[in-house]
Amino acid sequence: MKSKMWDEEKIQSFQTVLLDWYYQNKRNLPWRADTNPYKVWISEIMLQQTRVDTVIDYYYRFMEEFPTIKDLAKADEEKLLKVWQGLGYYSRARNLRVAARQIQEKFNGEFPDTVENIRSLKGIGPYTAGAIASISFGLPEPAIDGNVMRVISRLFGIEEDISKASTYKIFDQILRKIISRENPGDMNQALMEVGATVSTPSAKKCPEWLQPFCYACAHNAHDKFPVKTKKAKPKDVYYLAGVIENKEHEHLLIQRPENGLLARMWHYPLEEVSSEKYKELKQFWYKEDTNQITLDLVAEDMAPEIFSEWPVVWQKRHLGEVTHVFSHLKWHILIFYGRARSDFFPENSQWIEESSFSSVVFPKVQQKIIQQFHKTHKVGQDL
DNA sequence: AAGACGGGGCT
DNA sequence: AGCCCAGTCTT
Repeated sequence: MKSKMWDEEKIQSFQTVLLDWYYQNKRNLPWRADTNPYKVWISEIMLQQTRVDTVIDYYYRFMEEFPTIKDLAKADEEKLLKVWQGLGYYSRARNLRVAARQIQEKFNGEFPDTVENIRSLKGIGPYTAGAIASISFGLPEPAIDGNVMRVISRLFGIEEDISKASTYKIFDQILRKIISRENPGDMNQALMEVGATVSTPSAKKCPEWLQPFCYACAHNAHDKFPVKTKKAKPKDVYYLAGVIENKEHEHLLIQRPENGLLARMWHYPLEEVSSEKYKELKQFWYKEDTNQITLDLVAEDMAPEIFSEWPVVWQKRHLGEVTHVFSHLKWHILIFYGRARSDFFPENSQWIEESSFSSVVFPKVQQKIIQQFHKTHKVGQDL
């Protein structure tokens, strides 16, 4: 038994109550200072799959470095990624620059003002196009994100699986009926604000002002919405990492491939191994009574069998373990230390001293390895 | 339609 | 440990 579509009177009443609440309670966020499409665009891209608290600092830094579309269009990729470092989903940053160039070339440097043209920009999908169109240009377009789907599914008792692409149109149809023609941007932001602060995933019920509009509250079923299939758990992948140093105290870094995970970012050399091999190696340094890796144990017969073709002298001791979870993968990494000549240059490699690491774009997992290495590596140790 | 694509915070 | 977050692109 699902709730029917609201009549005109209820829609009017909802708009009034929602917008009143929003104007009273909205958070003061830097990108809400004005409705400049460039600012709205950058903030919306940063906010994809990312929390407001995380985004704020990145947003300020980004606007400082790239204040206009033109600055972004001519940005150096390395500098752009450095500003984005740690935010994740790095194709978002690369697509921003591509889109900035599209705006320069196809739209004469002016941010496009129709949904179709906004949608044509690289990295802008239905959600972001709707957000920019409504907030910056006052167009009555829905902006359907995870928050909005949760809120609307509770208000209307939507039982279709929101993880299915085909369900999108249900939300689109409802929102096109209830969106304010006078203030579509505020209406969209108000719905997201409700999702972020009031009708949160764990919220048992809506506040009183919203309850008259909420199917889930009326049926004491907040936790039943939204309906969503579970995601598969990340697949385990096992690596050995080599921290390799030369006589000049530089470290060997490899640039990751052009495409795919962490594309073009720098990393210590990694070698994938089977889970069996990984566990065997790890077991060798394990102390059974404590169930911990014994970092001080030197294993004379168990030099790391990594990068076997490489002219590296490996220390017969490893430096601990790092794990890192991506949305679809879980990396397990055992760290080893070795030395090589500085004229050794594998594919896509560079030697760089640690004091210059701040200028290199590292993904989080590489930063974790550096940290673990510092915790366990003792300077001047024999190999 | 399904999987790739990061990282952090909350329970 | 599992879930969620102001999603989009590729296959």
